[in-house]
Amino acid sequence: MNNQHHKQHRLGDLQLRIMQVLWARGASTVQKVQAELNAGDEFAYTTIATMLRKMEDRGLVRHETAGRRFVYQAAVEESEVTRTMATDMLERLFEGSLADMVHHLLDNRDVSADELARIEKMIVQRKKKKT
Amino acid sequence: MNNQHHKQHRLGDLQLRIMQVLWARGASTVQKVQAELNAGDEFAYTTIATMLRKMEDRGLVRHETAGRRFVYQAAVEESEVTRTMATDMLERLFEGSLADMVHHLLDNRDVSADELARIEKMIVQRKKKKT
DNA sequence: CATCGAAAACTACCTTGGTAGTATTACCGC
DNA sequence: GCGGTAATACTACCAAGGTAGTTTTCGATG
Repeated sequence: MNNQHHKQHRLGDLQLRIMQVLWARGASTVQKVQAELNAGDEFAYTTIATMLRKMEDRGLVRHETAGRRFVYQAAVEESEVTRTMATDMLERLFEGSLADMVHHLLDNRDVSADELARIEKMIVQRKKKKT
Repeated sequence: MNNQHHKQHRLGDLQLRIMQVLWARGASTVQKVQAELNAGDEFAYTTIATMLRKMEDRGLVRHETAGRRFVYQAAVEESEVTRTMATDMLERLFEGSLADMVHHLLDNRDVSADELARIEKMIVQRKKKKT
């Protein structure tokens, strides 16, 4: 099974939130993950446990045992998932053009002056590096 | 029922592609939609018809009859769907920060010099309008 | 008017994400 | 060693997206 199922990561809400907990906190028990998710009373313990099992089937997480408990950790990198999800959306909605997306979002959302400045700086630096 | 089901538009692949056909070509029969989708032999006629019916239930499209045929048209605007989908992803992945998203994508994708320039221009103009 | 072809209606099935209850099991403390 | 508790395992459902076959219907055309 070396096949790296690059199926494409298109995670649902709960799956993504669980991944974000694992990325932020590192290896965690089901307990920990549940507690971390917004106040911790949002989902039944077994819901988290079930999702983690399903996610392990998909290769998103893996676990080891520590005594009785399963300690889960992310099996895919955050940047990787973020990239594929963002790229996916970019392709689906804007034919892959970052400029088109930025254009659309500038027109349709509030973007603070601070954010504008940050983006501009990034672009400038990027252009320099490019040449 | 004036309630405009702002349920959030999170469309699947096929649904989005169908919408894109309707946005681009305007009102269309099932035939037309099917023909338009990549060469037209990708999906069975009934697949398109079924999806359109389901999408009508969700309020994404509506139809009128022309003789025997149903003529479908988009019931939601492209910019609206695009905005909600893009915003949704922005929230889910980048806590709503456009700057973070741009940063991530600049680091992880190829962006042409041309695109960089376009984005920069947009930002500059935006800043002016803002003041 | 009979028929045939195309269109819609109906039905069915699969997958995935999400949600959680119930049943087992195994460790920990006494 | 035994019991209780907490963890996993098992099972079950629902909804939505997707995919398409089968059946019915209706209108055009000879």
